[in-house]
Amino acid sequence: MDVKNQKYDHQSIESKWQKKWQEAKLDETNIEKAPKPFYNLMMFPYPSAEGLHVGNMYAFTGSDIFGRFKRMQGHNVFEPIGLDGFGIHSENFALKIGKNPMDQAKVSEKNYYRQLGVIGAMFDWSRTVETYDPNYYKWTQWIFVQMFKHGLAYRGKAEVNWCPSCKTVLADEQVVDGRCERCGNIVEKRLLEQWFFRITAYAEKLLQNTNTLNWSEKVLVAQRQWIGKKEGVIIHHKVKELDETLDAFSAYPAWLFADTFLVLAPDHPQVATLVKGTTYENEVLDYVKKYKNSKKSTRTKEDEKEGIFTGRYVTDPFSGNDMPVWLANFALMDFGTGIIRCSAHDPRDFEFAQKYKISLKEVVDREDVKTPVNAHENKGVLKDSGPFSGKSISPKLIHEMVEWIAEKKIGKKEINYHLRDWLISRQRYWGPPIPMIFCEKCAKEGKSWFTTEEVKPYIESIGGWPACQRLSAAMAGRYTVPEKDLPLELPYIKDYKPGDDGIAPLAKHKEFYEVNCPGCGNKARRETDVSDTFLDSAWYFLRYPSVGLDGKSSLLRAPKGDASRSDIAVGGLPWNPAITKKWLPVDMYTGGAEHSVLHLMYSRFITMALHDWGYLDFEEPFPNFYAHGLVIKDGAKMSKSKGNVVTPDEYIKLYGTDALRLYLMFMGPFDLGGDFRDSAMEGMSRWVNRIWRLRTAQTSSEQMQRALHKLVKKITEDTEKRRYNTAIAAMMEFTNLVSDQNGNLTPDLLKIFLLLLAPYAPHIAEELWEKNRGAFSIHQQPWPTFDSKYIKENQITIIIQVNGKLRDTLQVQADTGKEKSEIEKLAKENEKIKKYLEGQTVKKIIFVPGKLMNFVV
RNA sequence: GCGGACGUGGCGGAAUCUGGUAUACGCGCAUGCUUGAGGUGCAUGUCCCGCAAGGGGUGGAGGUUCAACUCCUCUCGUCCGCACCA
Repeated sequence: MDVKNQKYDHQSIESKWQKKWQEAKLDETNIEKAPKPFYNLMMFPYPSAEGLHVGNMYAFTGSDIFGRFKRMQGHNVFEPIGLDGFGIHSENFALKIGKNPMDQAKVSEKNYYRQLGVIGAMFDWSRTVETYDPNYYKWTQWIFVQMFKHGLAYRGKAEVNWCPSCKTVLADEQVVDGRCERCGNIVEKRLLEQWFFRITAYAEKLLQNTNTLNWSEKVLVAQRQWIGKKEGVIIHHKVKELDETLDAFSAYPAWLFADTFLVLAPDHPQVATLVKGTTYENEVLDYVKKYKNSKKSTRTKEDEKEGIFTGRYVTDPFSGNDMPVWLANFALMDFGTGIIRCSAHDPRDFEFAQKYKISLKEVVDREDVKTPVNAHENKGVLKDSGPFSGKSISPKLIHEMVEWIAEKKIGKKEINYHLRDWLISRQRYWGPPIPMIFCEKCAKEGKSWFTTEEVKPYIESIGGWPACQRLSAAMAGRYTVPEKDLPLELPYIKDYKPGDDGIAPLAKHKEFYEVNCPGCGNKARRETDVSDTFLDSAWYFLRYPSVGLDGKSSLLRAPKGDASRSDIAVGGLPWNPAITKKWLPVDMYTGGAEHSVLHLMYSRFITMALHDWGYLDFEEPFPNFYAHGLVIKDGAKMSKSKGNVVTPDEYIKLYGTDALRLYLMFMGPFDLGGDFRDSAMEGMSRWVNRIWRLRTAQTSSEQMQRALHKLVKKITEDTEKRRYNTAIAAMMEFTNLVSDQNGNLTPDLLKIFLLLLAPYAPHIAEELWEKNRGAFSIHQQPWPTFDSKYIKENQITIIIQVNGKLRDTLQVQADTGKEKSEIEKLAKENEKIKKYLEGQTVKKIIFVPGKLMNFVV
C-alpha cells in the first residue's frame, strides 16, 4: 500500500474550501436581520512590518475558534477584521524602508489582507475598517470635534520625547529606560504646547467600572494601577516672613508628626516667589535651571541626591516648629502638589537629611500610633526596623487621621490619581489632521468657538455659562473645522519625514494650513499636528457593524450601492443607532495583554464620553475581554533583531492552515502563550494526516460510542473556557482509540467527531464532512450534544488505599462501587490489600462512593 | 519598594477551580518492523532508585487532613506590570 497517496493534500483542499466559503458568503453576517447577534471581536493588527506575525495568527485563531463554536451553537456571529494602519507604527515602518506612508499603506493592506485571508478565520470581508481611510478618519476627527465642544479637549504645555540623533519626536512607548529605542541615544524632553484629552475627568468612573467587567484579572489590576487612585491629605504651611502658603500632599498621614523639613520640586511655580530677594536667590535659580523637568532616566545617581536650601522656613502646623524649605529633584511636579513633607521614615528623605545635616526626629514604637491622638501626643514616628518604617499603615488609621486633620483645619482631604491627561497631538505626518483652526485676531479679542451662536446647544452639557466662559478664555481664538467640512483629508506630500525642529510636516505646507477663520472670516491657521494613533483604535469597534450601511464605506471593499439599505442610512453619525443598539457592546473581545492598558483605557474613556453626550446607551464597550498569552520561539521572545520572527506563510505552505492553527492552540494554555518549535509543529502535521486516514466501519463498539459522547462533553466545556490545548489533546486521544480499535467507527459517529473538530480545523473538517455525505456546510451545523447515559460508566475503578497510599484498584460495576460494605468485603479479600492489613487494627475506613476506600491503620 | 502570575520528566505541558490512581496529549529519545536509502508509516518502551518485592518523587521548610501538585504559613527562584508616587 502506498502511503504517500494517502497524504492529506492541504494546499488544494484548503484553497478549494476558502473559495467555496467565499462564494457562498458563509461568513458574511446579516447585520440587520440577525436574530441572535454575537459580536466576536479581536484586536485588529497594526501593520508595522512586511506582513503578519505568527503572534497575530495565534490571537486570531484563538478568537476565531470561539466565534466558530458560538456560530455552531446557534448565534449569529459577526467576526470583523480591519487594519490599524494610521499612526506611528506604520509610519516608522514606511520611513525605515524609505517609502511614503501613504503609498506603503496600500502595499501593507494588500499583504495583510492576503495573509489574513488564508488563516482560516471566519472574517466578514464585506465590512472591513482601515483607520487611514478618509471615510473612517472623518469620524475620528468628528470625535475630536465633540471632545473640544464638550470641554474635554484643551491646549496645554507638555514635555515631548525628542531624540537628538534621530531628530524626531518619539512616542512614550518608543522610549526605553530614557533612551531611544532605535539608536540608543538619551532622549531629551522638550516643552511644547500640545492638545490633550481630559481623560482625568473620568478617572473615578474608569476605576469604579472595573468592578463590573468580566476581564482577565491581570488586565483589571493593570488598569487600576494605571489610574492609581491615592487618598490622602493636603497640609497647608505658612511661610515665615512671606504672605505665602505651601501645600504638601501626603498619602500616609500617620507619618506627618515625624516630618521635619519640606522639599519642593525644582520646577514648582512658587520657587521664584520664595527666593526673591534672599541671599540664596541666584544659587537656587541656577539649581532650578539645571534640574528643571529632569526625569530620573536622564539623571545620574549623584544628581538624585542633589538639593538646595531656599533660605525660607515654614511653620509646622502639627508641632509649631520651624521647618526648613529645600528644593530637591526627587520631588516631582507630576505627583501630588509638587511639595513633600519629609521625615526619617522614608529612606530617600533620610539619606537626604543626613547629607545636608537636616535634623530628624526620634523613632518610637508602632503601638504608640494607634490613633490620631496617640500619634499626636507621641509626635508619632513609627518604628518597624531601624529608622525606616514600612508603609503598611491600616486604612482605618489613615481615615481617622484625615478626619482629624480636616477637623483641626490643618489641611484637607485630597484624592490624587496617577492617571494623566491624554496627550493627543503628534508632530508627525501619518495620522488624522487635528480638525482645529486658530485665529490670532479672535484670540486677541477673546473670541472663540465658545462665543459663537453654535455653542448654545452645548452649554448645558458642559455645565452652563461659567464653565463655558472659562473654556472660552483658555481657548481664545480656537475653532473647530466645521463638521460639514470633514473629513479634513491628509494631503499627499513629499516631505513627510519628521522635522529636526519638532515641527510637524504639514506645518511646511501653506496650502494646507492657510484658511479663513470660521468666526471672523479673516486669515487663520489650521492645526498642523495629527492625532495619536490610539485615538484611531479607540472607537473602531463602534464602526464595524455599521460599515456599508451609509453607502460609502471602506475604500477597498465597499459594498456596491445597495438601494435596499437606504432605510438605515447613517446620516450624521459614525454609526447606525439601531444597528449599534442591536450589536453593541461587544460580546467577546480578545487581545494581547501587552497593550491592554492604553488601548482599553482609551476605548473605555471614549465610549463613556459618547455615552454621556447621548450617542451611546452603554458605558463600557467590552464587558467581556480575554487576554491571550504571548508566543515565543524556542524559548526566546521573537524579535527582528534576533531574527527569530516566525511568519505564518511558510508554515501554512508547508503544513497547511489547519495544522498550524491546531499547533498554535496546542502549544500551551491560550492565556499563557507558548513556545513555537518546528519539531512540535511536525507532530501536529502528523496528527492531521492521521485524521485524514481515519477509517469508518459498519458498526461501532459501545466503548467507541461512550468515548465519543464523553468527547462531546469535554470539547464543549473546554472550548467554552478556551482550554484549547486540552481540547485538542482529548481529540487526539479519541483518534488514538479509533486506531487501536482498527477503525471501529461508523460514519455517523465520525461526523460527530468532525463537528467537534470544525472550529479548530475548519478545512479538513469540511472536506471529510463532504466525503461522508454531510450537507454543506459543516460550519452551519448545530453543535453536537451528548447523551448522559453514555457518559456514565457501568464499569468503574475503585481506588484502595492504606493510610492514604495507593495499594490497589478494583474494577467493579457502577452500582457495586456505591456500596460501602461490598467494597470493603472485596478489598479485604484482595491479596495485596490483605498483606497491608495483616496484623493491623483498622481504626477507620474512609469511603468515597464510586471513587475510593482508604483504610487507616 | 508596591502589585500580579508562575515553579510538575530531557522539552511544551496535563491533573490545581471542585484535595482522592501525579506526569494525559504532543515533542524528543531508544529498540524493532516497513522501505533500495533518506523520509514517511507502524509497533513497543521512556519520572528516579531497584533483578524483584518495594521505595522515593510536583523548587525548599513547616502545617491542616484519613488523603496535598492542589488548601494554609514561611522561604527560595523565574517572569510580567507600576514606580524618585511623598
